[in-house]
Amino acid sequence: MQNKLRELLTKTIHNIRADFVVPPLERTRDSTHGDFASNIALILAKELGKKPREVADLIVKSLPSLPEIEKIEVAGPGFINFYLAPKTKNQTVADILNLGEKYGHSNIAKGKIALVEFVSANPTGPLHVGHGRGAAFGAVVSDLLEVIGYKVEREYYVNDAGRQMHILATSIWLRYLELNGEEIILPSNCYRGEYVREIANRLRVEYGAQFRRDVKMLYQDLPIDAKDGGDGDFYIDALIARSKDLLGKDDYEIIFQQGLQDILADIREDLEEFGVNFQTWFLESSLYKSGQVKESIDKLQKAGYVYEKDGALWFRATQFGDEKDRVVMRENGQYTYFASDIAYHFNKYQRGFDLMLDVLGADHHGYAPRIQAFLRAVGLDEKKLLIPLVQFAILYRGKTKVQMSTRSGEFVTLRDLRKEVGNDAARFFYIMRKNDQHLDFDLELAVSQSKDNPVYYIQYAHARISSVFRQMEEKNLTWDKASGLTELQLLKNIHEEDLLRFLGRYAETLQQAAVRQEPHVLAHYLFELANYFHAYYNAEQFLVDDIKLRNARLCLVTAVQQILKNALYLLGVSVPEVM
RNA sequence: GUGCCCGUAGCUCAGUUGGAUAGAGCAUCGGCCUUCUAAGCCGAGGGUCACAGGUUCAACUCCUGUCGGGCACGCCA
Repeated sequence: MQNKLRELLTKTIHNIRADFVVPPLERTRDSTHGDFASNIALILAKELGKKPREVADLIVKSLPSLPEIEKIEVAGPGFINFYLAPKTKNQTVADILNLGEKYGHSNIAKGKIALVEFVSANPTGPLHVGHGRGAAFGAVVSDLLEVIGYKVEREYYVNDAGRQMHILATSIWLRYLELNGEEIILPSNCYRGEYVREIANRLRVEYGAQFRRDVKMLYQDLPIDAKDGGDGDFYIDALIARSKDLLGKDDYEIIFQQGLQDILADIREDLEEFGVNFQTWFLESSLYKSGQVKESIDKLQKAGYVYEKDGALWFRATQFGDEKDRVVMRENGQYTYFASDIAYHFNKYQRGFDLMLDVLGADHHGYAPRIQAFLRAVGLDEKKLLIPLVQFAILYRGKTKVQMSTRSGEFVTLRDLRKEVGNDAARFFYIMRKNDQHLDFDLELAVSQSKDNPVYYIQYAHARISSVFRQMEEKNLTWDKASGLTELQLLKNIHEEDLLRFLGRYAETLQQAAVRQEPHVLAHYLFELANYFHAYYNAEQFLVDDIKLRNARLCLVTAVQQILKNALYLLGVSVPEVM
């Protein structure tokens, strides 16, 4: 409709002034201003040398009449307001009932493919509440992209090739030695969560004493650890090297893989329970095995964007907008994390996606310019890659902040959060705020069963509608959908008008949420829809004796229920029939 | 110090990419259950949109500066 009106205006305007681009019409904020408004008269007034209202009058006079439009008015400083005919609004209800769960879907990205990479937490421990937000956001955005026609691949990038994984493997081994009765000293930079001990224990059960070594050898001639005034990084690296030495390649690999696989399995299960699923688990190590990292850096080097300094290889990122050049290969001959990221993005582009999303935690924001610099250097279309940042969630219990410290391993895990507030509240709260906005996550509110809690408020609207139909059957009343749809003109009280108008905005809201990757607008829409419904519910009876009116009202209410169901489903929130 | 994000009601946040009188929820105060679920509804009060300039028919929105808050700035991942 919006586009139809825009075309109409364009045609009319071109008689006055050719090649004028009519800006899209906007939805009015206030229903007394009609349904759509155009500001063209205000823009054209100056160059035509007339008052805006005069221009508006002129345009309105030469507009042809449309059956969908009831009236057109000039208002305010010179807005042209369009009022939709009741029939047009009623059609929305029919469309919703006919299309059901497909209502609001569009094909603006039909035939295109998208890649959404999200979570991608290092497999060195269980997911925590920060990862949860990325998970919820990525999952909803993926589904939204499908709604506008994309075929979506959801991908988890597994950082299994970095130093952190070796720290984990060494941490596991130390715990393993401890379980075997050895005296060990935990380095300051190791992983010390309970899960490390559990993995160690599994190794002990399965392999017995196979990985026992002389502890004296382990600590011989090591540098000084941070807790004794030395360098923690230096110390842990030496300890890792020693572990590899003592264990030998094969045994070390067994421990390494046990750690990786156990933790990945845990993460995967956690996410599945959270309703978040991936098509691909992309291993960073595969980029090394296939030689893609080397190839990528070679390519950059051939293009002349890599130089040598202090024995290391540097990428000229500053030439492409980054604030400093970046090392891709260290002095010791090892590639940096950035090197495998370059390879990874080469790989993504080779797979031919029309749109790629890297959903990152906000602490990675410095990383975006680096990747963009690389894309520019090799001439890849940087518009295809979006990097939405997800800000941290701060947990509260009522007024008090829940302390989280990564250092001691006492962070709140996603699993704990889900256990405390349930999947529904967690999913909804996570996407309720714009992704680049800090999120205050109130645990007490999330479990409270009241209007304060938006999840319950929205679900309650759905349950109430289900209840109406249960009552209908108990009272031996009927609902004739088909004839109800022909009686929609009977719906004309204020609540019905509000609902009809608001339902008409669902499709465009959904589309906006998808195109701009802003799930929160859907959450806000739902809240408002539930609000309109509850008001209606309190003001009017649906199960009235007048059979025509009853049929019509039940059609409207069913349409509301369908939209609640569709949108909640997209957000990953359950839809209860009874509460 | 440099870069990015942010500053809207007492609190938590929206604000249709520059539109008409800046909106919700919570909290506060006052009403509504003999009627489809009160996990609900109706009403009232509450604002210098951090501040100061600029751009224009029009600025919470765009630009510049100041103040205040968060995050990031490794041959870590």
